[in-house]
Amino acid sequence: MFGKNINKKLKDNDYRLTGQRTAILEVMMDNQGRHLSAEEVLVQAREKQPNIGIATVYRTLEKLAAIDILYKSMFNDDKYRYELNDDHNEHHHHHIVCLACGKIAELEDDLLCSLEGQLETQGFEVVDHELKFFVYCPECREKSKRVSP
Amino acid sequence: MFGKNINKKLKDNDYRLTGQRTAILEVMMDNQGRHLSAEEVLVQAREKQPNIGIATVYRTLEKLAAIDILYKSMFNDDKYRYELNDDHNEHHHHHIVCLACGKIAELEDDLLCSLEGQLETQGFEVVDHELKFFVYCPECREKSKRVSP
DNA sequence: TATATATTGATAATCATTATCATCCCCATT
DNA sequence: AATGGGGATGATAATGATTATCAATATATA
Ligand SMILES: [Zn+2]
Ligand SMILES: [Zn+2]
Ligand SMILES: [Zn+2]
Ligand SMILES: [Zn+2]
Repeated sequence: MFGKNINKKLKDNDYRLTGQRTAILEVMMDNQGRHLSAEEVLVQAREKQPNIGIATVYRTLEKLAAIDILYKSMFNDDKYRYELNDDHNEHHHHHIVCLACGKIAELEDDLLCSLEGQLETQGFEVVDHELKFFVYCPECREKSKRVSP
Repeated sequence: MFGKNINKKLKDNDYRLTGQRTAILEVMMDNQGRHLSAEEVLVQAREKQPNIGIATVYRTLEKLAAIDILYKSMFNDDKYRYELNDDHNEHHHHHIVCLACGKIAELEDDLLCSLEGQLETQGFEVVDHELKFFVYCPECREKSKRVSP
């Protein structure tokens, strides 16, 4: 119902698909490319399941992240944000965060394999990595040029 | 009093060195290589300035991070942690976080310059980046071998 | 010294997240 | 179909880190 990979993860983890959980998963699919907070998910999920509560949203997002259906991260506002995991890049999830407008872009790349290799040589088992670039995005640079020439 | 670079940053930013701020800076210097939470800084700072309050600790850590004397990050326990900025690696601060014991190691490297170059070609201005590897450290792997053979 | 300004500490407020618990829902068994 | 049990849910209280407030102090400047 949600694509082969997601269904497999749900089944492998005995995760029952209730109406509320379905609503939350639908919200996440409706928002590919965005990074939603629990509160934002709640608002949209309520359109499908009017009585859903915030506790259920938190519980469900946590669980879906634990079984790798969602990816959880935090940027500059002290709240966790969630997005669907890209099946191909599950463990290479990199973000470009604009310090001016807060916009978040994704960076699909894997320059880090060689670094992981080094760490494994040193005896570490690398499970995942996370990379963030803090930038001023082209639009914000343009704007600030106009303001202070 | 704290090393050329720190003093320069303090002076450049008109940052008055009160007894409390001195105590906090001393604590940070006493703990090179560790990543301290505000609460942990408070405990140690009280040994030098018994009446110092938690608000002052938060204010000072924030300010010192804002002027790049400290580096601020968060790992897996939802509280910010601070450490002295290494003058040589100010903007290449990478962490290796063990998912089992929580130990944090530093990774001194800069494989990321080429990626930054790519982003700048795309019109971004790269201000900083942050990289975390999530690993099982050699000690934890050893331990888990012994438990479940 | 007098006065303006910055800093501090105690404490209240905020806000995201988690815990609690009574109720509800779903499914299997009588 | 009725029953019973365990997970799931929602309302709400509790938690815990951080921030805001404000009166009291310390410091700098004139
Ligand atoms: Zn921007
Ligand atoms: Zn993302
Ligand atoms: Zn470890
Ligand atoms: Zn560090």
